Amino acid sequence: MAGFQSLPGFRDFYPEEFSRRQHIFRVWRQAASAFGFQEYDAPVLEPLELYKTKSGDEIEAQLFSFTDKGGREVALRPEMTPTVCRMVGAKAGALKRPIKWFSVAEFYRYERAQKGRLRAFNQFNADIFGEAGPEAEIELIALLIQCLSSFGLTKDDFYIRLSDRDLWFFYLEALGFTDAQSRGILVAIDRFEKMGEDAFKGYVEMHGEVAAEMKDKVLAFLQIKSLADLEAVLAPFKSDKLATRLSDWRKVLSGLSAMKLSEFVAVDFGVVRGLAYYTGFVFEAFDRKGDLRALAGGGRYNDLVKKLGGPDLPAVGFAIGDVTTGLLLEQRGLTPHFVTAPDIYAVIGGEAERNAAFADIQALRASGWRVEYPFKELAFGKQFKAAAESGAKLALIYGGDELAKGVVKIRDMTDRSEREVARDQVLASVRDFLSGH
RNA sequence: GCGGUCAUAGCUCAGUUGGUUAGAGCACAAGAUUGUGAUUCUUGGGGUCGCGGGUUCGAGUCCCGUUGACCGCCCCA
Repeated sequence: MAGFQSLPGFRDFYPEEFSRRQHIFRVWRQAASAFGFQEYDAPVLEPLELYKTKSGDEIEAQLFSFTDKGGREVALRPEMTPTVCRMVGAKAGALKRPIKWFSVAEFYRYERAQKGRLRAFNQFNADIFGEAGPEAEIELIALLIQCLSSFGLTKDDFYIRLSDRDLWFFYLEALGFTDAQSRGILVAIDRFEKMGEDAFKGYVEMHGEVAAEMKDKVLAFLQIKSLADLEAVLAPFKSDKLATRLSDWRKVLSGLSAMKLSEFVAVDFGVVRGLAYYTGFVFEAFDRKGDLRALAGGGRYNDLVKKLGGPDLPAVGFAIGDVTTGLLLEQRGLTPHFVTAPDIYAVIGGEAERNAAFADIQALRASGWRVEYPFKELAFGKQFKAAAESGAKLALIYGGDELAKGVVKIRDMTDRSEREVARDQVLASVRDFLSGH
């Protein structure tokens, strides 16, 4: 069609797509509520500086940013984390701990649209502030699993890869890497799955060759599949810090195991997550078939609230996107068709009967029943067909014959039985019938 | 930001080496049917063939540009 199109990477939500999106939002909200998280929202437009402070100046290239009429540098939010850190930071002293918050919101990123990645998308964000211990990770990972399994997805559909940036840095330092070198190694690790040995090219350019024996030790960390593997690889190193980290790992894994969620979780140090503000556990959810982008990602970011001007407040959080989730649900046939069927369809004999029908229709609607009727005069046959197609459970028949007798005919659309009720009994009869089903 | 593929009705697509007023199925609407249900039959609306230019007597078809979608790279908070 000629004329206007939506902007690249932006979607129109026709009623069918809208109902699919609502289903996703409903499931997320229900899961969060079951876990005792409280919903919040925030402005779509934020100061550009908020994102530059968190992610560096380069981030601007990926943002919908502009100068507003008051000369302010602003950006459409590309994520929720800086905003929620600002909100929590500003009132941290007054908020009861632990602070467990979630949001469902739309975000905007100026990137090339691809499958599973658009310029406008929705995310569920859940964060816990004020809890430094691994209990927060247990809570969030369990919530993440609930947010996905509530759709009907199982351990055969998705899983969560659990990793730890803190342990990576500990291990690399113990191997003799400097801090800068360690960061370079982590970039290589992030790419290793996709690129193999080539992933180290960038590191070699910056820091020089990695000794073969050293590289083997780095790659050994990637082979870790369990807590036992982890303890074995780290056995040569002893420190209080390491003992604490391993104790946290035991708590997280045994906690999730007690929740019977172990089958959803894989120890996998291949996950390091892009930007470097994560300070401990990091995790990502993927579909098992592995042909989609990450479904969700998160981790601990203990320094961020302070960096954005708030108090020193530990934090963990994750986000799930609606685009990849929607694709996965579609693949698995888990997108229910929502028919917004009326409760009642009013069949109206003609213009003479219309006003009598209107009186009841309005009263029924005011009581909360969903009632439909034809706008134009239609043959009875057509109206019954329309009633059947609408999915209504009941038809109310306002014909000349009925109204002359002071009654309305009620037809049960499922078994096609009919009976007559007095005009002033319509509301009561409908209530009896529909509340019994 | 860089490469590749594609674009015909609301949807899925057909359209011959360039040749008359561009087609089908589905969907939608009306009628057959002025008091009772998904079938059937008939009919109808809907296209500047993504957009703009060029070649040609003639372009949905060939060429260039552009916009968008999809795939890959960069990035992925």
